[in-house]
Amino acid sequence: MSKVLVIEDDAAILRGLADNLKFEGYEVLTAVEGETGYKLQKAQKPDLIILDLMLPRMSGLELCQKLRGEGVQTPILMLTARSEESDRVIGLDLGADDYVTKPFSIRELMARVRALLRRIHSTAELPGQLRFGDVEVDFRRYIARRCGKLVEMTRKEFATLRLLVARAGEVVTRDELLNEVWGFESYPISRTVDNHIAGLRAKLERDPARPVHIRTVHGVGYKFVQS
Amino acid sequence: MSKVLVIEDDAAILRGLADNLKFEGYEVLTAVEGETGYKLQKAQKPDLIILDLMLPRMSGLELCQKLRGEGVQTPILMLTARSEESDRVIGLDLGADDYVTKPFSIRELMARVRALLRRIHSTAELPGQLRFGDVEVDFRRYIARRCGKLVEMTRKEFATLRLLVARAGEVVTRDELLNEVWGFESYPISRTVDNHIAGLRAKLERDPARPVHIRTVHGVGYKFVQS
DNA sequence: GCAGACTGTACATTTTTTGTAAATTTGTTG
DNA sequence: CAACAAATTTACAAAAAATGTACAGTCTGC
Repeated sequence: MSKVLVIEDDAAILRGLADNLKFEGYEVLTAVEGETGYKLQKAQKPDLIILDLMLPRMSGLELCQKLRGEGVQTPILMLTARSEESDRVIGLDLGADDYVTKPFSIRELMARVRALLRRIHSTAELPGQLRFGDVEVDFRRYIARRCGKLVEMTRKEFATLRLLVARAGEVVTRDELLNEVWGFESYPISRTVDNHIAGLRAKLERDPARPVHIRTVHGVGYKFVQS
Repeated sequence: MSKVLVIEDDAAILRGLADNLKFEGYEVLTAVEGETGYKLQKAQKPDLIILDLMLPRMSGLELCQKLRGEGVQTPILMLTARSEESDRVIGLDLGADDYVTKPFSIRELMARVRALLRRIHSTAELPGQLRFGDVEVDFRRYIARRCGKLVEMTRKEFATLRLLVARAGEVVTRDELLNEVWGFESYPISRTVDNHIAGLRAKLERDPARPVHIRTVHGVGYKFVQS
């Protein structure tokens, strides 16, 4: 699940943001002033930064510029007060990717957060398509074919396969699968992962009992091999 | 290298855009008002037009309509101010290919410019018209027919269908639909998207309960398939 | 105030996900 | 190489989640 860093000096707002973000399932890091925020960014590499324009000491403006100057590409969502400066200067010069003016509606903010995160996830995409054996998978269309024939796959199955494929050749542990596919919040206790693996094999392997591509590594986890 | 025409009355923004575009290697033409822009388009046939929605005398909207009315296919990227956000749908309806709200981040804008140029270079334009099953839709005229008979469709329904069609084959999530069709400001919490999908199916699908073109991808979103 | 469009809600229905237990496979050790 | 323990697979039922849909309330433009 994505990691979000919030840098905001107003405790009430910070708290509200953090709560809401956690509720939506994000991992949240917080800082009340620029310096700490800067260090957190360095240390934790969040996927998104929410940054107040007005901060004590180092302003959000400076921080943003500093980060961009260092080549940090992490999307930044700026919080600005309406009176705070001509909007367009902010947007154009700073390198923020989006901004919201206070007071903001939390729903709007969350929508923008999702949109920004979606943008990075979709651009830094692994190949949307994949072939192995007599199988073709298209992750963007959510379609899989086996010997040209359509195979229905579920959301979790796609997500599982995607992770395995992203790390093709490497072993992925059940724990890693649980973290990535299921997220931290819900944590199925049982052999759920195994079940989904079984599902995948049943749908994609020529002989599910003797899998070629989705391999078991006994005592460790699973591994995808393309050929 | 591609030629880009920028039509924007604010000198600071125009300058910033031009600099950035040149830096990225585009040939840049500029105009501060619609009439000049119109002439430049005629004379120079740029590959892309970046157009401010609010212009003195002839608005960007008018210019856009005028160009499209004359059959000009050049992709248009519309710049809109935040407060005009409700116009976004209008802008797209009138034939703009994409839009960015001010203040925008230069990086985002550049990304969209590249995307638009890539789109023309790779595939043909989105047709203003579309046929599937026994349905014909004309996005420019806001008309749909089913088995030759006129079907009334609402604004949101058109916008929804348009997004699905623009990404035919791919899955579009509810969140993306909300962002694109509804915008960030108003953000219905509920099953609004589903309802509109239901509406579309009722009007366009032969058997709405067993949709062929507007498909559900469980746990993910919706997907349009032409055949 | 009316008509049409949009949004929210409730509930039925469908699909997916999860847990369990028995069967099978794998790895290890004597 | 047999025997045993540990790990994994499989099938299936139960639970949970997502979706479809009808309808009612709300909003908007005329």
